[in-house]
Amino acid sequence: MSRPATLRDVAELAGVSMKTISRVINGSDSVAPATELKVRAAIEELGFRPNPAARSLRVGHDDAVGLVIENIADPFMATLTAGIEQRMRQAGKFLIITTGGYSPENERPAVQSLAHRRVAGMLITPTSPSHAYLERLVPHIPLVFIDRPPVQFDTDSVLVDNEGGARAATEHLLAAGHRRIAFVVNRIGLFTSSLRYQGFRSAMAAAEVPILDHLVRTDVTDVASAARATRQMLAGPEPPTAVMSANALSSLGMIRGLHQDQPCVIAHVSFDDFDGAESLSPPVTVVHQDPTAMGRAAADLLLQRLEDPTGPSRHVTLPTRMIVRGSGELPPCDRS
Amino acid sequence: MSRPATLRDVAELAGVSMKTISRVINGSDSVAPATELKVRAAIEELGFRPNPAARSLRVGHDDAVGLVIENIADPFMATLTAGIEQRMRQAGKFLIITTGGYSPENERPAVQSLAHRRVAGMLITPTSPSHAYLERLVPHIPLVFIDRPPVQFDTDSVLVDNEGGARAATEHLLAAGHRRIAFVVNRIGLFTSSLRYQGFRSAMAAAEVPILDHLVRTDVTDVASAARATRQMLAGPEPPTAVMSANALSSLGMIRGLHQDQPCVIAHVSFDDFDGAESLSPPVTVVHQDPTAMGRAAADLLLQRLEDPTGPSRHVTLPTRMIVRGSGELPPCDRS
DNA sequence: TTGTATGCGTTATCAG
DNA sequence: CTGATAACGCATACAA
Repeated sequence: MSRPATLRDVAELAGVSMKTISRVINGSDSVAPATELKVRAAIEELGFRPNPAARSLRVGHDDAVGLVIENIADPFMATLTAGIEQRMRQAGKFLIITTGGYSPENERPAVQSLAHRRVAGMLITPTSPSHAYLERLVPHIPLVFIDRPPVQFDTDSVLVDNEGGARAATEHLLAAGHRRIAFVVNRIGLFTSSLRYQGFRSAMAAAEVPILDHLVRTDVTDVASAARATRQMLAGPEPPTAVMSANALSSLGMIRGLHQDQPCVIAHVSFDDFDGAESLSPPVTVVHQDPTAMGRAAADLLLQRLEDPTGPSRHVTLPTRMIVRGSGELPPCDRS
Repeated sequence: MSRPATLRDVAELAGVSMKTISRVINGSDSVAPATELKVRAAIEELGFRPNPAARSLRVGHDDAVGLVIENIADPFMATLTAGIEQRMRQAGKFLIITTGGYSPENERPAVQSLAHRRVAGMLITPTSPSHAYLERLVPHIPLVFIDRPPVQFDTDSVLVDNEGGARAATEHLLAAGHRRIAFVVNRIGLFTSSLRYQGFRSAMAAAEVPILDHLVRTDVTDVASAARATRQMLAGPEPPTAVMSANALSSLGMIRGLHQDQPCVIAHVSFDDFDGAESLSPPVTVVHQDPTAMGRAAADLLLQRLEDPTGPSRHVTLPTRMIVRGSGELPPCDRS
């Protein structure tokens, strides 16, 4: 195995010109059946595969597609990615996965690297709702926003009903008789987080139950800090009788905090299902989204967009679903 | 924003030749300070960045590095990936993440796509210990094996002490008085799984405790089937008094199975820590590996290898650590 | 239906 | 220290 075979090698072996090989590969023009057979045999024999760099340089774009997610270690993102990958694999597309690490400073180079590599399209969960550099990309490369609204952009998008799901969860806790309900979220600046908070607020408002400032914690960044925030609220004045957390990571922290030395179990609901939720005691009632389905939907949007670059942008909103397991149905417990 | 700036544009603006620009960018040859200043200004003004495709075509390799993991939805793999990414980001390398989906049929095209893209190096967790196509790669591109031994390959590798960890866990259960210990694993064919099984067997043999065939389940593929297998063993004859699972996914299933309608809690230990393990009741005793550290170690090996392609291959083995939380210290419970 | 010639943007050779 | 020019492998006008 010396040098990888090139188009020229195949052409020589098959006794035709490079152009003919190119035709067979790309299936654009018509080729005589006999010629095609010869060419295919030569390709097979040499194990030829087109050099992506050369092709990319020539045509100005790569056939790979890029994905920019915030954090691959987040189970939600990881499952989303698996859904995308599954579809892209089926479609024969090479998927380049990159992460933006929750910050524009990291996201921007990631996106630009992909853009620079002239990927055919990108799937992205933008950190911030407004970015000039993203906007510049829009006319040049198909973008699909995942889990973020294309606020000032005209791109395809896949969202879930964050507000509705959070409202349903809050109503669920209210129906169980709770009034001091805490809300824990890992970054209120995120679109999903703020919509979930909005759902929480609208349910509380509709029930005419006041939201207590000290029971809203928007400053948690990881499992440990969510646990700390939860413990602080429980140990402080006017502790909550129920807690709702707005994403899986916060939920794990919240639960860890709740499980430590409480006189009685505090009701709780998690936005986002997670592995192990049904094995905890009590099993955790959750607002379930289907990240795999989101990934598939996003991939489909991009694949169709690559087929037809024109046409109006399309927006998919997937529903959420409450899974009642026990933790959300507990009555308020009097800690005094 | 029309066309991205090219070397030629920069050269014209700076009033020098293309080659000089190239020199400045790559810092290889020496350039007069005054010239360099002019060039840098021009690069800045035009927002020029070298076209990776053109560079790759010319020099024959891409400066990106590739990662092939089995399943991005597996938390262990996801965390490993995060560790790698962190280091690669620091080193200014573009990381292309791909998955092999636990099967050579998927892994092979993934690896070959990366190879075809002439990545500078690859980090890989090969599915099968022997693959001719991987072997062919070795002389051409630096490979780092992660979590798999480079059996017939001369490549760098990062492993954890799977056998030692499993042995320690088994000894832990034996010390608590268990003799009917079950072993649940999600694919015994995997290197890590078989080494963990080996550790289990050697501890049992050393204690002269027989391994019961019906208490070894090597056929589980996901959380649901692990739960099913666990329930079957508990419901069958000679049920286990303790269960050990060989990876996080199996553990979640095992725990789900154990938590359903048992007269008393069955002792269990999980190889691999997982989010929520300490919030379960009882909290789960685990054999902890540090996937982030593994990722960092692997990335470092590759980065150093890229600096110095020659030199003997290096092998890093990271220790495991038992985290005692409760589930592994339970005594045998008599179910009769 | 097939072939020839040119250029994509970069780096390397070699000369100045 | 700097520049002209060829070449990487492929696709595409254009020609036959």
